[in-house]
Amino acid sequence: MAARSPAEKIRSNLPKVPGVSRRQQYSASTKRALVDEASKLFTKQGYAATSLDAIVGSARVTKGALYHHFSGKQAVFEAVFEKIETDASTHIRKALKGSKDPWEKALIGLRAFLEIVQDPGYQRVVIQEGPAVLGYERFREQEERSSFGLVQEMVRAVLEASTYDLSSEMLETFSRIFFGAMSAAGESVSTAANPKVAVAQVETAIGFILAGIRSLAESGVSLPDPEDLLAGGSE
Amino acid sequence: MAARSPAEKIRSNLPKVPGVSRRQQYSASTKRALVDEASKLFTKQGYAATSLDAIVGSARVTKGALYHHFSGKQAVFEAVFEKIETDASTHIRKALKGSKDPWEKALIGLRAFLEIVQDPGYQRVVIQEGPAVLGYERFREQEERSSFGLVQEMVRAVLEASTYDLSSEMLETFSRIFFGAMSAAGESVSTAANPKVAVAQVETAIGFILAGIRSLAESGVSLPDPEDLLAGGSE
DNA sequence: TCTGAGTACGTACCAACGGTATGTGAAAGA
DNA sequence: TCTTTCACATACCGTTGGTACGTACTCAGA
Repeated sequence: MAARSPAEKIRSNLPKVPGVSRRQQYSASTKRALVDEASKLFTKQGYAATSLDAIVGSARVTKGALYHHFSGKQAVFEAVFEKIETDASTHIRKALKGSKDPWEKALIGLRAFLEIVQDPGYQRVVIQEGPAVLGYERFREQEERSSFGLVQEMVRAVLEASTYDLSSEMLETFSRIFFGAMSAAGESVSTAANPKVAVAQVETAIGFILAGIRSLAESGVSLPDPEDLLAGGSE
Repeated sequence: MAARSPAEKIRSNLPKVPGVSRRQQYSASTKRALVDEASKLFTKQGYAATSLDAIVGSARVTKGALYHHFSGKQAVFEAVFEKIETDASTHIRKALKGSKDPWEKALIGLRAFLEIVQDPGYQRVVIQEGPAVLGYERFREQEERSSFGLVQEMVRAVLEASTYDLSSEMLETFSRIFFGAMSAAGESVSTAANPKVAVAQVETAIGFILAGIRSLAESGVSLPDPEDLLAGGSE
């Protein structure tokens, strides 16, 4: 059989969009093909071990095409990263749809996130290599726009439901901490021999921590002011 | 003045150790010089942007020397990583010395960790690039032996003080989650405009979370069994 | 003191890779 | 139809990690 290039496969089921020339469609299809193939390779072998030749080879194009669409290797990685992150956040958003209670939302969000984190692409590209390849700055920017943004929403909802209204900095701090906890939890799940069991354990642990906060809130314990720590001693 | 190579500087204040030949001492000094210079360069520019030529140039030796001591670039990075991690864990261990109460220990450990995480070398080499360069496997192995091991001890102490005795898997899960939380907290501190304030906020937040757990423990709430989650439905 | 071996480097070189400069043919506008 | 433009292909370069090999110095043993 005649080998069809990845770009051709994409073209074969392109919808007809009025106002978009065939040329533009073709161009977009090769770009998508490049991102797709790069995504596979990055996931399987990692960034450093994946050469541009390997990427363009898989996509059945040449470096000329790649450098026409991207400014370099890192830009390709960034495109892959963005796609994976976008897919992840839409998955979580979809799961969240419908639930209204903040505590329930938190738990559902956690579950959805634990599913995401089992995806090898997410593990490799986002968690493992994202910070190193993109640099901390860009990595955080990207996260802000997707998964971390979601966590922040959830944390705000939970804490406000507990009648705590905190400064934007404390909200940020709490969100970062919870995000870190969830990432580690996800990591724990993703490397577990039995993911099912690991998910149950993680839900138990985080549920327990949330219950602790809830208990404090309901018994009227107030959140201390960080300023006090700066002024006086500890305790 | 005659430029002294980094290795010579190290040699100049070497203690006399009986049973160790001068040749061995010299060899060790160039190895240390290589690790030191590599550490600086990796911290400043990152792994990928640091060439072997730059490293051996800074250390005033050639690639022959480097490849005599290390199997390759990654091995050099690993040596740097190990040194930074070891320094960090000894710092924390020293801070922990003396305190006995598990809750107090946890807070002191947190504080020590928040200091560590402000070191640019720790940020760059351990947090940012460690997972990508070493790979997840080796990265976790190394962590296990240093910082994560400490966290695990602390979590065990706290939870056992709360009369919870949990399975080793649940302990692992809790430890991972707390470690993630602390890492994120550290990240939050390390990138903050005002680290002093950030430290206070982080301590407030984590203190609050710990207080929640403590409250549950003291009011006799038991930790649910993860098995229940697996058998039945949720909630 | 001499000698041989082993070790700690230095030197010369290579293949692979990311990146660039330039060429080319087909589609789109005139 | 002519021309321009754009989406690629081709050819090439500098740098880099890694290797093969050469060399001088140290040190144990005779």
